[in-house]
Amino acid sequence: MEAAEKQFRKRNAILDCLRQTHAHPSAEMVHALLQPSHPDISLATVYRNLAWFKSRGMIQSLGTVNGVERFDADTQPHVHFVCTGCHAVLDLPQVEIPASLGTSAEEASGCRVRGCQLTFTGLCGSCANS
Amino acid sequence: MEAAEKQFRKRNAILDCLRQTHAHPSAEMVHALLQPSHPDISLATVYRNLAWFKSRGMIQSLGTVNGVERFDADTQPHVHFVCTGCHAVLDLPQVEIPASLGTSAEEASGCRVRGCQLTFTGLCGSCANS
DNA sequence: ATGACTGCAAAGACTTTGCATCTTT
DNA sequence: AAAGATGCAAAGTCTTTGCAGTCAT
Repeated sequence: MEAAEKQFRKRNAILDCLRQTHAHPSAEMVHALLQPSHPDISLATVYRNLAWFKSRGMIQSLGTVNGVERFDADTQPHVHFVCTGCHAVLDLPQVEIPASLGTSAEEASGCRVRGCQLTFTGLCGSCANS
Repeated sequence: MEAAEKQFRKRNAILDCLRQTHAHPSAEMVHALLQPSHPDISLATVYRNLAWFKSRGMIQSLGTVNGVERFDADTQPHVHFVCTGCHAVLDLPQVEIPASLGTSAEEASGCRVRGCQLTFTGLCGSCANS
């Protein structure tokens, strides 16, 4: 194995994991997802690397769902749905955020707008049927 | 003092406090705001009553800012701006959420949409200048 | 008496951090 | 030798909860 690759093996595994899932996982969920392939990654390393990626803008945080921070490898602005029953987080790529909202927000607030989050809450299909 | 009033004096003070501020305070901020008028309210009571109001839909949570949950007495859907510098939360009443977004979200997801949060992030006026 | 609200302190949950170790340069 | 990544365990922060005391019905 190449040296540079080995050095960042765990870090890369964490980013790959986040990129390959659509679950918008928490640190603990990432840790669990990595368990089969990388059983020797500690939870502290997951937390540290998620913070590392986030500080570099490589991933983003959706904020906390049920008290737990959730992450997303997709840093483009897009819309989320959070199920209040099972706390699943879904992307809603079909819903578009009007660009006018951002500019109107900037004018209205006099603030420098950098980001935007549109989140719908409710019950997902399976939670609604139970 | 009337009996019924006395029984709910602290609970009412907490709701009044939330209604009278625009700061979208956390539990601790509510506690601090009440200090002058009600120095004998404990932080546990603030937490308990905020949860009580929230469970009855009398107030809403904006989610966590910098790891701390923030509350709002205005339960109508409206737009927020969160300053990433000082963690202030502002209302942006001038920005309207297109009603079409909600219906389009419901169609897109197949989920029962109950709520919606639109939050802009960035730097507020004073943080941008320092 | 019974039920409701509260303060206090303890417990709980999630996240961060200090330190020793190992690896790479 | 210096810098960086990691595991482990301890510490930290925010929030919830058990219990005893008080008040109203």
